[in-house]
Amino acid sequence: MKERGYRLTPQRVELLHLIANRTDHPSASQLYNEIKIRFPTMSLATVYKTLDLLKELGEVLEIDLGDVSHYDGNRTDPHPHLICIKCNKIIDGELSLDQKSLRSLEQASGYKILRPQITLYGLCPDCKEER
Amino acid sequence: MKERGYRLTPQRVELLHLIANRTDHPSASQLYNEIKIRFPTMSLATVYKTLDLLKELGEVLEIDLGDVSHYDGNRTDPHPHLICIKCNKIIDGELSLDQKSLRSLEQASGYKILRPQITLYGLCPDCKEER
DNA sequence: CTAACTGCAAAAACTTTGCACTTTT
DNA sequence: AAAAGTGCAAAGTTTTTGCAGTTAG
Repeated sequence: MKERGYRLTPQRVELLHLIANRTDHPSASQLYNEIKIRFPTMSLATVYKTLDLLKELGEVLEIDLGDVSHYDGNRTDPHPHLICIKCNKIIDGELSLDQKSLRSLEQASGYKILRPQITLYGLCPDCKEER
Repeated sequence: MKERGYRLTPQRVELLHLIANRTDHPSASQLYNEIKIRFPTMSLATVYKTLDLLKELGEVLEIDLGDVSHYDGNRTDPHPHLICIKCNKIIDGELSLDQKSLRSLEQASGYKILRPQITLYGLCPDCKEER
């Protein structure tokens, strides 16, 4: 699986375990904090370097937020994210762009669209209540 | 127009002029550099403070990219952006989400969707050629 | 054995903040 | 005159980088 010229270090295995089977969308430092518990020597720099690698390999999806990047290792196909503007909770959503419209947008703009990202900012159920 | 309790300083007028009638999507420091030419005392901190204000007033749209925020003062309604992953050029696109699907996503997730953001990463016409 | 990887610390890049001074109203 | 805004410099965050030491293959 990871034998595409890259080494299989304990740190990488640990990060893969951590990120592969979860449905939330942790940031680099969240992952670092969790790894540190069972792997105290792991450094934040290595987390970043490994995430970069996984991004290239297509094993992980980077979600651009204003300040911090979050990562999605569960579903690497493009899919929308619902983000709460109060508590920053992120969940996956089901919604797809109309392929016909995408194609005509490519024609009109001249761009080659590679990675569509849909981010839906709003209020999560909890924060919706509080208002 | 700006009289909603806020003062109309020369710096704000200048930034508004600069941002209102352009179709590109400058970053804070791009705006700062342009303003400096005709307004040498303007500081980057004031650019950020003013952009925050305009965001709240809904006069400007913030586009979250990985590293830098860019701003759109031309069209403040939600609309997609095409972003080149090589040269970072950003242009506006025409594409709308299916309202029916959005509503059912709200139902399914419990989220109240306030601001949908569609970002289409890809290659601009120029960078597409080079490959 | 050696090329690749880790971890540290320093640097980089962007944005925010505190505060004294200035300016709008 | 008073409240609001500016500009500077310092601080804060997140992410990247250089490099010596370590390790997987």
